[in-house]
Amino acid sequence: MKDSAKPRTDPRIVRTRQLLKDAFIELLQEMDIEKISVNRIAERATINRVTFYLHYRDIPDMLEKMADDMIEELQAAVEQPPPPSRSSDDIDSVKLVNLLEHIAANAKFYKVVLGKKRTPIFTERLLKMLSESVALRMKELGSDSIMTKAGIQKDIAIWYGSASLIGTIVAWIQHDMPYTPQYLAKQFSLLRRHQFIDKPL
Amino acid sequence: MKDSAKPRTDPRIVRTRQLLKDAFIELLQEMDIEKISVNRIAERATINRVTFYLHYRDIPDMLEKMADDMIEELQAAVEQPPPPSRSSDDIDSVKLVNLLEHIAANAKFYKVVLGKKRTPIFTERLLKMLSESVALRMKELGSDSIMTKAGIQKDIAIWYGSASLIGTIVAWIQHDMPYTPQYLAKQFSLLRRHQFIDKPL
DNA sequence: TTGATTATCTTACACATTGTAAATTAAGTC
DNA sequence: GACTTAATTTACAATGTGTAAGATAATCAA
Repeated sequence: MKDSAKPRTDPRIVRTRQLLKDAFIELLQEMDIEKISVNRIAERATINRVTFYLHYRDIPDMLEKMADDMIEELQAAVEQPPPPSRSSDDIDSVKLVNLLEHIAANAKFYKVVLGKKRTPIFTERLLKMLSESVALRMKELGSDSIMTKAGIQKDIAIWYGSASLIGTIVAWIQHDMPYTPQYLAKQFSLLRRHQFIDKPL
Repeated sequence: MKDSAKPRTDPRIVRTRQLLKDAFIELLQEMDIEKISVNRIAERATINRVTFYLHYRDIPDMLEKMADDMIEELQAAVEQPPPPSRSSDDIDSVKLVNLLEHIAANAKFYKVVLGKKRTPIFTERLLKMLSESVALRMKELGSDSIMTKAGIQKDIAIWYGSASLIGTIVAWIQHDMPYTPQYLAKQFSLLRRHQFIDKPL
């Protein structure tokens, strides 16, 4: 969006930012975020510490920008056209499969920003994105009448639906993605149809 | 557990720790956790900064201890006997109602540690607790055979169930608890029975 | 290619934060 | 009232933060 707006950026800028981001992800694999300083990031990125401040106000600001980028990439991945081969199987969950496949393809990144739970901003943003998808889909399907008939509050249904999505995805990442994106998506639709966890508490 | 093991603690210790915890929660209401220093905590608690280090290694250590306390209190709250009055309504979700009522009764605390998403350790711990409950309940109900018949992976079902629980609870907290604990618990059981959010993506 | 532009580097500084140490004061225990 | 232990005071070295000014180097535009 903002990047596609032509003002071709100086290659030094993209290089520096990439080095900083890569360094940050590396450090996040090695230590808790509390231990990561601008000093360390710059050192690992082999750029001068002062240069960091030419790009980001501080570390939280850097995280925010990285989360923005993540959402942008996720949105793009989700809208990917389905592979015409196995489109017959479950053509409906294509977007979910796209999402999961993109995560799997960038596992190193998502394992630290979503899997390790010390950078809540990324989970926060993804949850927001999923909530909007869930709300939109509910509107499209016109679930409203059915829900009111059953006495279900719409906003609670959205909380519930998006929470189960993000929570399951995060758990999947934390366990090193032991299932294929297709299989996990299939499980989602099965879980939505049946109910096996009555009265969890 | 560890406290009930008799070694009556010096009142100065409990006083100091309480002051520190209260100060921390206060500060967390006012600013992001990145801005909270040992300095500030001690100042707000009106104790000397050095004293902080007599009780906690650092701020993350303090958070861990506070999370331990939280889980302990939640466990105790969940096991509360049901009020004999309305026990007929839905006697099964008593524990969930107990949990939600305890959260509502300590809203100020839970609003910052679960509602504001900058202290993931608390959410982490609660999720762990809920996962164990969900897994236990699944075992008790013997859902295994039904699930395998439907082709549902057990661990994924646990992820899904606990995620929907914690996510909904957190969203409820973030929106200032607009529903009573009883109502929200009822909604949970309704949502588990019906399915309105087909193909969210 | 040259000149102008702009990103990065270098060095420096003031300030806050951290974690620890040693000696002193104050509160709680028996 | 004597003993024990928690909290305070003062101090210090180390690290991190954010900013400034000038020098260097890479990119761009002609």
